[in-house]
Order: sequence, then C-alpha cells, then structure tokens
Amino acid sequence: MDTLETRELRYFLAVAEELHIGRAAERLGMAQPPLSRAIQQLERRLGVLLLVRNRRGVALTEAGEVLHQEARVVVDAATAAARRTRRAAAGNDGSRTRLVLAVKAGDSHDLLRRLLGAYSAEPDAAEVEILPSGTCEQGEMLRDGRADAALMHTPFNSLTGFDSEELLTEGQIAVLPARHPLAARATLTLAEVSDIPDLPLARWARDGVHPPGPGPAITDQTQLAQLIALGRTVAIHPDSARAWLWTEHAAVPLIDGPPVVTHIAWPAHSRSLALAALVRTATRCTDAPRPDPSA
Amino acid sequence: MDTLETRELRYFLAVAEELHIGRAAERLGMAQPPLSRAIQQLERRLGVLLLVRNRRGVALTEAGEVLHQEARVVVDAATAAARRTRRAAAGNDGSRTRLVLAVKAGDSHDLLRRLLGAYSAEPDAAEVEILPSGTCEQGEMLRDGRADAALMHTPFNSLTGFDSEELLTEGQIAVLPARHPLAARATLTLAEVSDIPDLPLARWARDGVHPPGPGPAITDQTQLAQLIALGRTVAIHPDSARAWLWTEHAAVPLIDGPPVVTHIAWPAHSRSLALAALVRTATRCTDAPRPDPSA
DNA sequence: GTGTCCGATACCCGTGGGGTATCACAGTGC
DNA sequence: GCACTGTGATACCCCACGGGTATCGGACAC
Repeated sequence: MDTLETRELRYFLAVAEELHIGRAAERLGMAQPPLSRAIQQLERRLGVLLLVRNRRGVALTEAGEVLHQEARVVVDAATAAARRTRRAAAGNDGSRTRLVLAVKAGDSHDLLRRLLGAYSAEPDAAEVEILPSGTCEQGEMLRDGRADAALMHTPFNSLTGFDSEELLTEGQIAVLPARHPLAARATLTLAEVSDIPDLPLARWARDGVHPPGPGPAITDQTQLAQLIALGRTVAIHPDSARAWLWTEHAAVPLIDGPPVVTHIAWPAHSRSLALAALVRTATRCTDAPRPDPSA
Repeated sequence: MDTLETRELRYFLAVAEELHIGRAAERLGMAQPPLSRAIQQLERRLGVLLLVRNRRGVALTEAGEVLHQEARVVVDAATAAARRTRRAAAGNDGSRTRLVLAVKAGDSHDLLRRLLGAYSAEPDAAEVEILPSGTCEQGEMLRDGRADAALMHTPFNSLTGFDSEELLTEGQIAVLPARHPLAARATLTLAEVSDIPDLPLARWARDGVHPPGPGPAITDQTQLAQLIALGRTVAIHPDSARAWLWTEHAAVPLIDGPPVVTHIAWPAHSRSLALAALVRTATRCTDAPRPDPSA
C-alpha cells in the first residue's frame, strides 16, 4: 500500500529496458540477486505480475508496460526535483537566477538571437544559458530538469505535457548539394525529395542507434551539412536553416512540406518569474514584424 | 548525488505543508526525531538549506518552495504509477479494461450522457466508471492516477500538463431563486450578479477550507441548489447547468460572462487504446449538431 | 549425458530508518 | 528572577532490509 520508491522504479526501468536482469544489474552497478529480489518485492507490493521470465531473459507483461511508462515519469520528475532545487539555491546564493534554454543546435538561429537580445534588455532578466540538444531531446531535458525552457518545433517535437506558446511558423526547404540538378528548381515536393535515387535521406541517431535504411548515419548537424556539401545526401529543414547553409548548399522551398511551428515550451507547473519574463519576451519579439534577415 | 526517494519527498511535503515538524510527523504516523533527521539528511544530500528553523515552527527557504512544487509532482506521479499499474493488471485479468472519467458532479450532464451513449457503441469500448469530483479536483485526479480522463472547464480548470481536446463552448447563466425580482430579467451582467445585496455569492471549499467572505459556505452542488431555492444565494454556471435546475430556480443568461469551454483531458503520456477511443468518440459526438436539449 | 545461460534461493552482514528519552533554547507568565 | 511550555535537535538503541557471495534449478544446445 505504501507508495513506490524511486529506487525500486529505477531498478524496474533498468530491467524493462534491458529485458535481462543480469545486464540490468550490471548497468545499475549491483549484483544480480538483489535486483531479482527487488523486482519480486515490487511485484508483491503491487500485487501485480510485471515480468514473464523465460530463458534468454524476461519480457514485460501488459501491466509491466504501463509501469515502464509511469516509472519513467517518476524518476525524471525526481531528478528534476533535485536539479531544480539545487539550482534555486545556487541562484539565491548571491548570483543571478539562471535560466537554461534547450535548443536544437543550429535551428531557429535568428529567432534565438532576437529573443536573447530582447530578453537581456528586460528589467528582471535572468542570465540565460543555452543548452544545445541533439535530435528531439528537448522534451527529456525539460522533463528531467536539465532545462527550464526549450525551443521546440512541431510536428517534430511533441509538446504534450508542457505549457507552450507559439512563436513562429515557417515553411520547409530541401537542402541540396549546390551542383545537383534539382538545385536549380524553384520548388520541390516531399515526394520528389524522398525519391532522389542518388541522394538518400540521412538517418539520425535516436538514443544512440540509427534506424535502418539506405542513407548515411549521422548524429549531428555538422555531419549532415558536410555530407550534403559532398553530394551524398539531402535534407529537409525549416526555412530558418538557411542560417547555417554553406556555399556548396542550395535551398529549394518545398510546396507540400507541412509548416513547422516553433514554440517555446516549459514544464507545466513552473512558477518562475524569470521564466515568465522570457516567455513574454519571446511572444512579444516574434509578434513584431521581422526586420528581413534574408541572406 | 543519488536520486531522491519518494519517502523523503513525502516527508518533506508534509513538513512544507504543516510548517511544523511535530505536526508533520504526527500526520505521517511517525515520531518527530526521525523526521527531523530525515529532513536534515535531505538537506545534506541536496547541499541546500530547505527550512529556516524558528521558534513556533519552520519556514521554507526559496529552494524549499521549489522543492515543495517539485515534490508534489513526484509523489503524485508515484502514486499514479502504482494505481495505473494495478488497474492495468486488473483489466487484463479476464475482465474488460476500465476507464475512470472524472467529472464535476452535475456539470455537462447532457454532454456526458451523449458521450457515454456513443462510446458504448464503439467496437473497442471499455467500461467507463464515472468518478464524481468536487470543485476543480479533476487535475489532481488525473495527476495521481485516480482518473484516466476528465471533463474540464476552462477558465475554471487549468489544462496545463495534460493533453486535451476541446468539446463544447457555452455561455454562462446566473441561477437565481425563482421568486427573486432579477429572475424576470432577460439578461444580466457579471457586475449585476455579484452586487445583489441580499444574495451574496456562495463560497466553495478549497482543500477543506472556505475562503472568507459574506456568502454561505458550501461544499457541493446540492447544498448550493438548496440555498438558491431558499433565496439565500445566487450562482453563476455554464448553460449546461440547466440540467439540474429546480422548479424554484430561475436561469438568466449572462451577457458578459466569459464563455466556458468543456475539454476532455488526459495525462500527457498516456498510451491507452481505450482512452484514445474515448477521446475520439468525444470529439466526434460533439462535432455533430446538438439535438436541441433545451428545457 | 555435459555445458551454458538464465533467474531464483539461501544465507550473511552492515547500514540506516525507526523508536524512546532527553537536551537546548526561546518565549511567556508570574 | 523563576518555572513552564512548546519547539526542533541530539543521543542512543534495535532490528528490518538492502546489499553482498555462493549456490541451485531449469531450459535449451550439442
């Protein structure tokens, strides 16, 4: 009946991810038997079978899948609690409050510059630390307290569970090698871009693994830019990606690419004044007409 | 460095709410000294001062306030994890999946009836349990796992942290004693209703305590209905409240009342198929033109 | 059969979370 | 001044439980 401890949930998470008690124990830096027992005890306390044990490892029951989800939320919230509390104390410790803003490296560069500029002029502005995030990790960073706010892009990032404000809507462009025949086109369609035989779309790493497919495997924007310049791949990006194009790149608007909406998002329960000011600034400085930052 | 345990956070929550270690210990069913120690240990592990101890109790530091917020999230998530896991197992246990839908008792009665009717006709419908909630508790119920979904009303409920779909927008009405002079009016304004000298607005209990003021203190809809019928108070409600009006009540539309939007909301990370079907049904059955359910 | 690879069990040990009794200290009333 | 009260902190004890090692049991593979 008593509530679950985060320790138990961390253990269960490790098992649910490894699907192998021995490996999970190793990952947790402990021996296998106590982990076995801890999981059994968790099952007894819940009165629920979480794992089915077979040779070659374990599998999750339906209830186990549910707990897998929920446990993730709990341990993220717990680590976020520790981080935010420490930061609150540090911020109170003489120095200014710091805000950590997660942004996908390279994206929305222009927007970000304007935002930071406008915010620093605010009366109660905090120091803003930019936390570059890899592909689509902004959500995790908000959830586990590494970031206080994030610039996120629908439909690529999910905003579920966060508060957010819409900042900017833009179209998408195909980024091609400048010397490629299609680079001369005025517009392209999604289908055309995905079907270029000599330019397969690159495969981004998710959680350290690359999805299968023909394209080159990449982990960051620079690798992608280089591969495009070398004529090995093509990419689809929001308009604002023009900021980081090389001279060997060409940008062609996509007519049927879904519009990309940039939002500023933050944890739903946040009460920080500095954050509120940042959000206010963000919405204000994007409401204003843009001063034509075209290249 | 290790993550916080929910036990510690429960302890801290009790202290943060009572602002008195002895009382908090009593509430937790433990002695005072171990609680004192536990909090000190928490402070040491975080490296952060959470409480300032004065005679007559303790107060929260700024960091303490932050942890107060965050801890609430964590323990709610933990109890939700236990509840949802148990329910998932129970649902898998031969019987059908059950969905718990939190609704403010009496509100949106007609909408609810149509929703349940339409949903039960769905192929993969689960059994829906209606969980009547008091004033504005739907959010808590979603957060701590007592409910899988909730009907919520902006601007009264906050949707932050949940996924939601808009279902229905309606105006507001003033509910008056039928014999009151103003009951004959065709329309009223917010200002007029709040200023009726002999009918002060009732004061709803929040967390068991009533805000101060002149009106009668109430805890549920029935009390309110009775007091209105007795000519002691007046209330402002969405249109759909007409469903529970007594013959001794009169309803007068408010022209400047903000529109009330009914949403169906659910935890952001939910993956339940049954829930998805319920949401789909809800949006569909409110898209259709209403069959004029006027009294 | 034997070997291997799982998780489960048996058993031991030390930490630490819980208890009681008491202290330290600051107001408060007289 | 003093005794008294109400607060959190300290001292000390105990055992439950989380962690370890060694071993078992079962299911393939060969």
